[in-house]
Amino acid sequence: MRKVSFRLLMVRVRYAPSPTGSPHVGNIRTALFNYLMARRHGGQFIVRIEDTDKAREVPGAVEEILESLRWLGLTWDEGPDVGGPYGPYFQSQRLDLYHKRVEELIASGHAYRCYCTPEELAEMREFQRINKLPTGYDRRCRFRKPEELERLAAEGRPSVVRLAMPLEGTIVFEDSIRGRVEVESKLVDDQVLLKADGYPTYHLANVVDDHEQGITHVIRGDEWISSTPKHVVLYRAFGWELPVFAHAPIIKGPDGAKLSKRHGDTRCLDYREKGYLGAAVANFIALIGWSPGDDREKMSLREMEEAFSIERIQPNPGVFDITKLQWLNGVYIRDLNASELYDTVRQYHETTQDPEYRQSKAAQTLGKAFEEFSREYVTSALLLEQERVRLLSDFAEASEFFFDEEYEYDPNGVAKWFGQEYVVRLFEFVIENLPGAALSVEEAEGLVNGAADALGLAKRAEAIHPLRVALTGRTKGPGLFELMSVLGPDRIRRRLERTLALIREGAFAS
RNA sequence: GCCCCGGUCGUCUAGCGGUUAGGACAUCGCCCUUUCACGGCGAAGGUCGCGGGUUCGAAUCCCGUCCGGGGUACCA
Repeated sequence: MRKVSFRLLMVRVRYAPSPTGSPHVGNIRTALFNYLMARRHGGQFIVRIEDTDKAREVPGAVEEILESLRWLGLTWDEGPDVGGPYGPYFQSQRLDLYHKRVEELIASGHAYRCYCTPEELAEMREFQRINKLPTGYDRRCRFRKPEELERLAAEGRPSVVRLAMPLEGTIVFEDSIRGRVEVESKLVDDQVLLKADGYPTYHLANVVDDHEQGITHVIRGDEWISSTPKHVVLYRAFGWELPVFAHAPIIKGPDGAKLSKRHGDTRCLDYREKGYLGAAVANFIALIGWSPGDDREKMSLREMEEAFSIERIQPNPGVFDITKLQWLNGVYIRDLNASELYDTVRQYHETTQDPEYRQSKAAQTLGKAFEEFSREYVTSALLLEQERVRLLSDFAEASEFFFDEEYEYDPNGVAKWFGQEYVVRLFEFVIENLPGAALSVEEAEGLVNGAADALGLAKRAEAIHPLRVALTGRTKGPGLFELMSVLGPDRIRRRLERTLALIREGAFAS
């Protein structure tokens, strides 16, 4: 089949988070989708901070948001830090604009002032609930007599501005993921557009800004789908053209409920702390709810940019399967070359805040290794563990024996091999036949084969296993010859002598 | 309660009227091998939520139903 390629004339999309905390993976995935959309069509990706709720604002959240994007490898063309021609990119700095637009709406009869107090509204809802009526604002201020409104205003009562929803008819809009969505207009609330504190609500601000900033495609979370009719009414009231709407599904936890703190780590940056690579996480979350249409699973950001289309986003929610992320992360780790591997692991080690990692003895050993051992030696050690690790945080434990001469011996390995009558002679043979300066993998193999022959062992495995336990304390890990080559003659000698001494002391007797 | 959106192996997905329902993770087995992993091969796992239609033929279209999720704020 021929690859069909098309580009839209102009695409401007935005990620519009509210600074109420550090973004979690479901939220950040919408950012990813928007980014991919922009890059696919050579358009612009805009970051806009929706800080219209002063009460919920969390200090530092904006930086967390930008840092999450950076970590995943996303870049943006306009935003709070880089500016741009459609700024400011904080809604709290655009208040005049919303006020102006609201006046237009009131003048044209598409909005009205409402003087109901929060207490009145609560009472109204309570009444509706008790009488099993549909909940929602009963529009009482919409139909008050002018003189009554004047009186309320004269009293100095605080007011909000509400959207005057059409009382009849159906609102229809096209969602590029779900198709046609229809809602009866009278079932939609007269939503507050401007709060009593002078801040707009999301509904007003997002419509005004999306229009003012030339947004062509609104890709956002599923939770917005039921308020989209309000937005459609607003666009019409202003006489503006609708953007393309696309509502992406949520991400669920293993129990089927929306992913949340109960499911453990959901904060995007937590995955960095745990030892995941940004590229792997970006790849993985994109694949929950989107697929390129072929069998590809591992995809770089660049590849996803080329393959992306809104239509291929699934309408149904997906479960965040950490096991599959771990596998993918392992794939990415194996892709690192020697120098990237060293830099990545070191960078992780020096910056992660994960308490479990930082407090582990293995991590402390690795920290010392970075200071005390050569880059070459550490790199060689990491290289030997690269294919059996899934997280960056696994390297410390996996490579610990390379850097610690006081390693402990696995009791199972000891029980199985150190009781063999030939092990002492085996270790002695290896010590005696060690070359002086360096030991290549081939030489290590020759040495071990020679030992097996000299001792008349039936299988060289009988030499390999005890040597691994003696040299690393472990029964599993990298190939013995590779590991011997990295360790080098001096360390091998020292470790075998230490083991021999312990055997002679009877330290392993049970 | 009312409104909206969903429903393909345990999980992520392909599929758009005719396929033995394909791939991936996880699971199990075999191979490779000095172990573990990596890699390779293979197996098991799906009555396409359920019930009705439409059609020669339905995972694919229509209706109903059940289940799940979201909304129903002067939060986003």
